[in-house]
Amino acid sequence: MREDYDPHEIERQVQAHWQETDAFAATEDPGREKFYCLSMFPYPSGRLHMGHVRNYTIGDVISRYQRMCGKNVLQPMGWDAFGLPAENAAMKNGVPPAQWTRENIEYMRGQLQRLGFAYDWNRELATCDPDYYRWEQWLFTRLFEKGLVYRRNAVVNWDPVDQTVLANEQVVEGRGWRSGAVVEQREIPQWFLKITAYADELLDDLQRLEGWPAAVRTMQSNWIGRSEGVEIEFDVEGRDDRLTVFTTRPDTLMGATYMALAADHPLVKALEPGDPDLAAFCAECRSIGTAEAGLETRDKKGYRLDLEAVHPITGERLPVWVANFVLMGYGTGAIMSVPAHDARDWEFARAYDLPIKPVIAPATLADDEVPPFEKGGQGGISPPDIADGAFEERGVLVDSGDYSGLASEQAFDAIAARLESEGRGRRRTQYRLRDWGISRQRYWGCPIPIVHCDDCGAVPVPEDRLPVRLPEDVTPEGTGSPLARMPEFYETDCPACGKAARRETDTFDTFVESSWYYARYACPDNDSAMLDARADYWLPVDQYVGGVEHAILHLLYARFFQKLLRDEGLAGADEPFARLLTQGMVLKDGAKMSKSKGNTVDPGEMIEHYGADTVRLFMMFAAPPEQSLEWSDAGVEGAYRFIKRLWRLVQVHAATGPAPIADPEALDDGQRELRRKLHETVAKVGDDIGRRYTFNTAIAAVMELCNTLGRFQDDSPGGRAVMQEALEAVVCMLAPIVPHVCHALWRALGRDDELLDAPWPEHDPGALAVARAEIVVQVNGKVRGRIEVPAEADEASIEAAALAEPNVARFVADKTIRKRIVVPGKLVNLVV
RNA sequence: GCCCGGGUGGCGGAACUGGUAGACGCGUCGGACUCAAAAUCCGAUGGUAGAAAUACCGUGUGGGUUCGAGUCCCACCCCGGGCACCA
Repeated sequence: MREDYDPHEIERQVQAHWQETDAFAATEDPGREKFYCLSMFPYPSGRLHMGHVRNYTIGDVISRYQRMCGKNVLQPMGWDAFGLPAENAAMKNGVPPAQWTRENIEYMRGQLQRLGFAYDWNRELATCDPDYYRWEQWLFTRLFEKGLVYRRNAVVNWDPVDQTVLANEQVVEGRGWRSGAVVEQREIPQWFLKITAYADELLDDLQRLEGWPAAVRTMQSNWIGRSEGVEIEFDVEGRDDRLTVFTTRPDTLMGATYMALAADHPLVKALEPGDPDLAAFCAECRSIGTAEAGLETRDKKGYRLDLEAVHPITGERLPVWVANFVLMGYGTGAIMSVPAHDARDWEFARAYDLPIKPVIAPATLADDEVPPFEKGGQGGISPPDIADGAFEERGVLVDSGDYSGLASEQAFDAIAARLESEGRGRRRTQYRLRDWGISRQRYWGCPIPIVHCDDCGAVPVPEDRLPVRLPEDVTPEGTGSPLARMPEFYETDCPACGKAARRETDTFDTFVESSWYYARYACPDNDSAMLDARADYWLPVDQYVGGVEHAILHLLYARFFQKLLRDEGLAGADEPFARLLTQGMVLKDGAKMSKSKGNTVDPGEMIEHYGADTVRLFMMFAAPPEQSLEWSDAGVEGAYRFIKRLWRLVQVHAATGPAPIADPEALDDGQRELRRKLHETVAKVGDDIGRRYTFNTAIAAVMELCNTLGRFQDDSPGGRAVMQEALEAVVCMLAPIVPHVCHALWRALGRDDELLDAPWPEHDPGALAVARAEIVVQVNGKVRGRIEVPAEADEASIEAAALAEPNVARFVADKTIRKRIVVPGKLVNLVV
């Protein structure tokens, strides 16, 4: 009668049952409330790692829980199949990326299935399939017609030895990872999407994303970085061209003591040929690659130009420098430096012994407050201390001519107005966000559907000639793009005039594929349209789950694409993901699991040993989903033990035969107490899983309940009825987390209905009533005793009982009670 | 450098709205069962002092607010994520 827990046999049988019944196929049904749960699809790198297992277990628990709550659930899975690792593997093993990728997909699909995730595999997609990427190409041509696509020069990391463009990741300490050559910045023409056209909407809509973590919303908001400022034009002594700068602090204009230009500023480039030292300095500036972190952390260096700018208000002559921390990609590639009030300018000024002139004093004025001194006077306010660093806050202007005495905000307006009236400046809103460069000089990606014609220019490939297929029997060798060496690929004719023309050989950034896949799951089989009415049923995604490392780029690009799809009339929603869960990393020995550190644990081996349920349980129990999770072999062992205990608990109970239905009115005290514990647990677990997403505390609560159930010895009909009620609830509550063993236990409890669709347990408020409550008694904020009082006791009787407690009485003694704080049902604090 | 997180027993973590710090699990120690071991079950387990009752200390560091702070405020230290061509 009593079998031992055999996870492999159970999981095999239950998965076969799900497969036979096509249990996770999702069908559009306007009559039912839908729930679209999506986990970030994996890059098919070879095998699943623990980060995947964690991500997908979280998504699966949420999906299964929502299904038990009665929702029509869609949970799809697919493959982010284009990318650099396939090319690296190709170089290493001599296997074409397409083959390597598809073999990995086969293997990893098997691993996902072995974990029992409730995916609708009918909707599986891979971004490297032409059926998928043709719609991406199609959308691109639409955006091209709309003017949301443009081409311009932009810098890339150039490896002069391998003669190839490197990703930032492939630049190690300024050198190419394979060749070791010093990397150069090189300008090449590239395609851009005008994400800045949507900057305001992307920023403003963040406020409506209440289901997103505040940290992610803040990061995106800072990334977009909208700032109000003034564009100021400085004349250059002896030249016709003006220097244009953007500043958010025009109130500090009177403190500007020098100008700083990027090495790639047009003015610098114009001077370079005539100045070998300058050319050398600029070359050094360019020999660091394009990653911002590298640019921002290197030592601040400058080169003094033989130029002077004219201060637009004082007419003062300001020296002009080239500085390696000024970047052409931001703003205008030129800044006015105010070392007294900007940390970087301060540092630079110190290094090169440039004057520092404080013009803002630390003082606060309310908007409607009149400055406490005459306009133009100093009012006795002393300048800020800038001996150890810049004073970057707003304040009151000093030493600023006509503007002295004004608050920063007033000075902003006054100076902006003056510059505007003189034609030397204008107010402007600026964004930190830059347009999205989507060109990659790589083979394993989606071809950009453009043909370059000598006569017609860049011509998008017409719809009836899409997709532009990527040739798949290619093995890259690490120098340049293979497509650029394949005449059979790039030789074509112009779609506009029919003359011989050259096909674009760059491919899309792989972020493009992952920016709209969530929508395509609604209709992956549609071969006549990108999206159809099914997308309107399923979108937006109700719950998106994935790593924090995607908090900015992927999520911002996907939000941008949703707005593009909407404006193209393809989807209705403004935002793609209503709710977002950013899961933490899986660590071992305090470090992220990675091959290079040699601290990986293979999910396959773990499943082999313990079964999928144990791995899933450990993953969900070891930490709350948003925090990093420390892998522990002993912890997995503990999860396995718990399942075995649960198995035995149910088997022992079931062996006594069918139990009667519980009658809450006819229970004795012990049965009532157990039932109270049960319903407290049901209430907590429902809240933890449904609202808080703290699966670890939900599991802890069920464990606690099981400990209580294990101690409960009552073979009477009432006792067995309550036990049956409790065990059914336990199996339901654990079903989303350990679905296989729960399916088997559901049967063992005599249930022949489908556990997947069993209603999520609801607590009976009547079962929660308690007669007595324990109250903590503090004296001067320190716990000195505990008392038990009737649940409905009033404050006076609680206080009397508190004073009667011996230890409390000892601490109160003959002192006077100055104050008493009573927190109903919890605590009394006596201040003596 | 800039933006965003995090820091609690021997370990993973709990404490949700300012109200009992350490739930639950792991580990360790003790016991039961066993010829023995494994498995399983029972008990103890923040530190110091104490036979105990209990007291004092204790949530990265230093200050502050409060009857009361892991939780709020200020300053700092350390660790992690992102920084636009890794995904």
